[in-house]
Amino acid sequence: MAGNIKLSDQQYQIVQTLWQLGEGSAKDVQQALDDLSLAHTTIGTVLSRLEKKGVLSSETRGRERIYRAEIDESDVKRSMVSSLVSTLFKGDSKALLAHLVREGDFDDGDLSDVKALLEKENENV
Amino acid sequence: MAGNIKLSDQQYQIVQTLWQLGEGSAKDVQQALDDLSLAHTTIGTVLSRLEKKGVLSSETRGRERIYRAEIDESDVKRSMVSSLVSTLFKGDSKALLAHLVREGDFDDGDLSDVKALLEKENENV
DNA sequence: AGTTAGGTACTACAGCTGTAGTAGGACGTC
DNA sequence: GACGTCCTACTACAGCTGTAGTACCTAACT
Repeated sequence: MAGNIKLSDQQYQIVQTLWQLGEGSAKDVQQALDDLSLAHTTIGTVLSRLEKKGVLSSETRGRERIYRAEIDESDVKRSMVSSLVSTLFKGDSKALLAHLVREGDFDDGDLSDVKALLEKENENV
Repeated sequence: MAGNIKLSDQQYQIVQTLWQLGEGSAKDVQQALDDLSLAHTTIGTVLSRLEKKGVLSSETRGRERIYRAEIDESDVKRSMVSSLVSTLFKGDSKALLAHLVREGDFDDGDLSDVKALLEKENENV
């Protein structure tokens, strides 16, 4: 389970890269994130910290250290969303949804999509 | 305005208390949050840090320092939600919504409410 | 005016994050 | 086997957060 995973933006991007790549070295991650233009040693530091926390595991292969995420993307999303909902909306997801709608985050087309999505989900349940 | 306001859980709870109270001293906030059982000096420290960052303002009244939020609750919510959406869902709010639905955060009743909400919003737009 | 009670500012410290330099180890090449 | 190259581990440091103690100040009471 891993209960309450919470990653900073930076950390999330790095782990996300590993989800996308499946696995990778510090260099791989750095290249995938080259728009952030971080020193590769920085990436290395972050990776090893994340491993120490159990978020990643690693394996030495040749002279490289290959990292792999030990947590599931959807678990992390779930726990981060739910933490935000609980802080900002007293745990009421509907309030978050209402917020999104109120803030105009959806245009008309989106609204239809969303309704369709809801209807489909409704049937499944 | 104030671009990217981002508060930690702790900080949010404290600022939220001020939103609820309108204004208040460290003591007032501590009492409102007594389930957290923090030393009142801790609250004081956090309040003064938040003031230094411009999140709060204060005024000395008698021997008390009365704090007041300088930022709007909805601004903070908007910016925190949008930051989460951009980190976790590449800025696509619909993806967040889909996530909520998929995670079963809504029950049948909720879904109807939500649909009603969407329909109402749809008319307004 | 002196004493007390309540309140704040200052200081402190540990842990986390962002960021990166440096040194040392492994690998391949000549 | 020596040399250069590439990569990581270790070290470092600053800024932020959580947490709280201590010392000081101010207002009130007698």
